[in-house]
Formats: sequence, structure tokens, C-alpha cells
Amino acid sequence: MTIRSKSHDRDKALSRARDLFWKQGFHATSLKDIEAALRMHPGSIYAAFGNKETLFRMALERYAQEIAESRQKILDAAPDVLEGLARFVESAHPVVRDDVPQPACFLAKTGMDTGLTQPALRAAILDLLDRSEASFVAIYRQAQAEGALPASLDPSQTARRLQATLTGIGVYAMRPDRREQARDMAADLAREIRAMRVLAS
Amino acid sequence: MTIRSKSHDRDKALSRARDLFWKQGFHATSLKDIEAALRMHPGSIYAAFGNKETLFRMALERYAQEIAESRQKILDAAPDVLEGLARFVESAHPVVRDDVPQPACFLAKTGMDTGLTQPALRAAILDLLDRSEASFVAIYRQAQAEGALPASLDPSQTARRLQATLTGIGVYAMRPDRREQARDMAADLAREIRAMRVLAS
DNA sequence: TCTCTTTTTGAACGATCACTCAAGCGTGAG
DNA sequence: CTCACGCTTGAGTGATCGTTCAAAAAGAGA
Repeated sequence: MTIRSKSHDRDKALSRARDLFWKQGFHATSLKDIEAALRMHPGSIYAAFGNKETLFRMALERYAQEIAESRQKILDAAPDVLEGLARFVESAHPVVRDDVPQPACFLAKTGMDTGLTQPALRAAILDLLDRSEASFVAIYRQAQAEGALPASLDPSQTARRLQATLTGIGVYAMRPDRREQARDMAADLAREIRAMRVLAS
Repeated sequence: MTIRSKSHDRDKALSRARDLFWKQGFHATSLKDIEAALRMHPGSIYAAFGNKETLFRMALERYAQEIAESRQKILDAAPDVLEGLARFVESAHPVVRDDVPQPACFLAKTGMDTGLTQPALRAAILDLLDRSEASFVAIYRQAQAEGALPASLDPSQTARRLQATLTGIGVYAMRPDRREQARDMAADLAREIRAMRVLAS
């Protein structure tokens, strides 16, 4: 029971850290901010998470994992993988959700913020970005296997383009007065994904 | 003569500041870094530019102005405005140039880095982003007037999508091992722009 | 050469940064 | 009830942050 409640606390703290870092970025977030958000004192923070950079990396990884889980859930619920991808783009990606600290992808934002100069973070970000792109590649491949997409389509290229476009929409959505337009763009993108389908004759 | 050489020095300093801030972002750049890059001492920097934030804003504005000038030059040299836009996308945007401190747009990068929380910078960034988007709107409108694009096309919507896509490609290009793929995406984008043309019958 | 003005210099400022650690506290076993 | 152990606490660490300013240097004019 003790262990369970402790890991629960830790979980909640990590969630709060993710939200804070996601909103403010690595450099603009001070330990004072973290203390306030996690409702923990410096000693406890360092005992639990090591240091600021490690905590940030854990927050990043948690973000990536949650996105991946959410995406998988949508895919599982969809009639096929291509439709699942469209649904993910139009309803589940941070870009279109409003219960999220920032519309832009946390990974992309961090890449910009740190300029990929922080060695320990750099490796983590590149890895997580790779996984995201790889999951899109896998989705397109599966869609081809299901006969929903033409075999001539290059899954890697298409995945890269999707990744870049989603990122771009996310950055655009950072402007509070443009959230709606960003959602429209995401809806357009979903429509384009559906339009790729080759109809069985 | 004195005045000229002074404004020239100031110009060079501002250029260096732009490169430094562009590469490292606002928060990750210390005044020590700035002193080294501008080869100036703190007193002179503050005498010339006010403070760090003002210097940053000036660097941002200079960046935006140079991009706008470069875009205008490309447009002027092109046979028509739609072809000019395609050429800008495939050869002049920071995304595809390699003589630039960072492939991602300085404005977008700053928006991510500061989270648009810094009030003085926020206004400047939003304004400059607006101008960029407005220039794309103007380009699409002119292309319609020239008969190169169908009247049914929504210039605002198309401009937003272009802005977002270019931003996304820029973020993607931040990874040194993906510069080539980013350039490919820019080339694809240019191709898509050319493909929008309605051919006179 | 001398004087007045402008610019450059860099030491120093208070604030804040990420981080540490000795002391205090709560809890559960004996 | 007592004691021992593990977690929490927050004042304090040296370093670095952005910024200032008095003094020195450079420049201009006579």
C-alpha cells in the first residue's frame, strides 16, 4: 500500500513536471517553478529524480509514451489503420486537443528550445523523434498491406512529411488566436489522409 | 565617414547577434556569449542596444527583413509570382540554405523557445509572423489575378498551410542527419506549388 | 599641446541559478 | 513507550545571470 501510494505520488509529480516543462521549455523553467508545481522541496526533488536534466528527460519520455499509447488506442478502435491515422490526426494529436499545456509537440518544442546542444537531452530527443516517425512508417506499411494504400507509395517519405506537417501545425497553434485555424489544418490533413485510400474495385 | 563606419559596425554587430540568437535561442544565450560574439564589452552593448531583450528584438526584426528582401528579389526575377514562390521555397528559404546558423525559421524557433510569454518579445514575434503570412496571402492573391491560380482557391487558407508546412520542414531540418530529407520535402513542396497552376487553354 | 566630449572598459552589484546537506520529523517495529 | 530509520525540510553553497557606472582611453577642435 505504501509503495503503491508512493509510486502514485511520483507519477503525479512527473505529470506535473511534464506539463510545466512542456509549457515553459527547459531553460525558462527554474527549480523554483518546479518546486511550486510538484509541491516538493529541492532535496526531495533531487532524491527522487536526480537533477533538472534527468527530470526533464523523464518528463519527455512520459510524454512520448502517452502519445504513443493514445495513438495505439485510436488505431485499435478504428476499422482499419488508415482510418485510424486520420482519426488520430484530427482528434488525438496535441495539436487539436485543448486539455494540453501547449499545442505544439513537446519533443519538437524541446528540439527548438535546447537547439539539440544539451548532449544528454539531444540523444533522448532524437531517439523519441525517430520512434514517432518510425511508428508512422509502420502505419503506412500496414495500410499498404491492408490494400488501403498503393504499393508505389514510399512509406518513409510519407511519414516524414506527416511528421513535419503535424509539427508545423503545432507551432502554428502556439498562437492562441490561431487555434481554430490550426484545427482546420489538422482536419484538412485528416481529409487528405483519407483521400489517399485506393478503393477496392 | 565616421557615421558611416559606425553604423556599419553596428550593422555587423547586429548580424552577429542575429546569428548567435538564431542558433542558441534567447534563454540559452548569455551576455558572456554575446560579448564574445559581438566583440564588445557590456557597457558598449547596453549603450548601443539597451538590453538583452531589445537586442534580441532587433535581431529578430533584422532577420525578418532580410527574409522578406530575399523573397522579394526572387519574386522579381521570376517570370510570374507563382513560379517565384516555388523558387523561394526550393532555394531561398532558410530550410534549404546551408549558409545559415539554423535551418528552422528564427521566428518560429523563438516562439517555441520563449513560449510567447515574454510580453515585449511576444508582440514582436506575432507581428512578424503575421507579416510573413500576409506576404504569402498577397502572393496567392496576385497569382489569382495573373490567372495562374483558380479564383476558387482560398488565399488565406493556402498561405496558412504553406507557413505551417515550411515551419514543420524547418523543425525537421534541425536534425543534422536529416538536412537532405528536409531539402527533399522543400523540393516536393515547390513541385506542389507549381502543380497548382491552371494552364491557360 | 591642451581641453572638452564621447566612447570604451571591466570590476562590481544584487538577484537568481542549479544544487547540497545537516537537522528535524513521522512512522513502524520491538 | 522507545528507538531507529528513511523521508522531508529549507537555509545555504558557489557560480553565473543581466545590468550598472566610475574611471580610463580615444577623439575632436582650437
